[in-house]
Amino acid sequence: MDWTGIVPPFGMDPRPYSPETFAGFKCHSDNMSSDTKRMEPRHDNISVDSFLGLSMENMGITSSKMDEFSLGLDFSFLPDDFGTSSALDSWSKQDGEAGLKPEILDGFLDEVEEVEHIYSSHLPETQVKKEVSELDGEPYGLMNFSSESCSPSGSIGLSDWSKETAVSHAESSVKVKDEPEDDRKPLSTLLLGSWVGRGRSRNKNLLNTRCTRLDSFSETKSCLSYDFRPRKEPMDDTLLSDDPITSSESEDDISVTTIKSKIRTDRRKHHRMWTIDEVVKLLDGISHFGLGKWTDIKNLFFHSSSHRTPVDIRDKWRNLLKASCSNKHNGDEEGEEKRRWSAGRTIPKDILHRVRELASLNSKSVCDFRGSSRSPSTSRKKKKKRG
DNA sequence: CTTAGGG
DNA sequence: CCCTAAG
Repeated sequence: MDWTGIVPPFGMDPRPYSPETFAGFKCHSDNMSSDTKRMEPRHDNISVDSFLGLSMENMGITSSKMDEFSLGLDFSFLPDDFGTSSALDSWSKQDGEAGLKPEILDGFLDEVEEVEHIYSSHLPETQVKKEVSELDGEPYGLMNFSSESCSPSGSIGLSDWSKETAVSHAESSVKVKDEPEDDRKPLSTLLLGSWVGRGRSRNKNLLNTRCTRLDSFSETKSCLSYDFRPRKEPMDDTLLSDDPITSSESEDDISVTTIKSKIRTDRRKHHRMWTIDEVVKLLDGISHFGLGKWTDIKNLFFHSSSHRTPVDIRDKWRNLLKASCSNKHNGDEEGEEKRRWSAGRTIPKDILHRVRELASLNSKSVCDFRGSSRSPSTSRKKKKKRG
């Protein structure tokens, strides 16, 4: 059968959701042996809105938008032997001049990793079946994709599908790896291979260039956006020569990072712990250029470390400031500060002293981040001294 | 593009 | 770290 035909399952279909056409599959319940269960893709009149129980028109989405919308599709649910490559091909062609192929591929590979994880969770079929039926609050019936019938036991709306309890159950029982809460989806849906899109609300920036009107939608439902954030850094960022001083942190970590960054290059940057050397360089930079000259500091003091953008440096300074402040308030015994600062990574006192020194030197109001008072007048901060 | 600020 | 609003 042609599995590629099921994607993208978008189209405008005002018809109400019906159990027989769940997610574009038509379930044949008549005279089928249990091993030849069929899910015929019906890509003629699939409606996402009806599937989601939402009305696209209510969100101001016209049918002309639906083409662009196809970017939000996710093929990851298809196992390898289900023709994903061809699906990807056609998809890339669709994309045309958008120049998104590398990102798409990255995201795709990323997804494959997750799918493999799911498929490798050797749950007995019976157990899966049980979990599926339980979490969907439906006795087999509609969701039974591996045996006798698809008897419609009543229509099921989206609200039934996305119940917190059910989904959290799914997460705990099947370990959908690394899924933020936005990605909650019924296990049954996942296994059935019908879920479209896996979005993180924070990574909507690429999508919203094309379908900005979906923004609020993807923000709340996140079923249709996708994690196609273009890569901002070269893929071999971690392969580039690291700062000889900075990289004193861990050489064994580099190799792991290298491998991981090849697989999942999008997503967040690999979290790199700030070393004392880096902090010292940061402080040197601030004392050299002054506060706010993050780009200069980066160019002069962090030139060799390809990571550590000016924003990173600024963020680190912000954290240092906070640390120095809370540390001062604590200022009793040194045994006390250890429990607060996570696991042996306590910032040396002299560094904190330098932080405070620099902060006061640049007439930055030290320690004024939202403390006890939340009143806006009190928390007015940052009177810059230099430009 | 840089900074600042919030998440 | 990420994202976005302002210059």
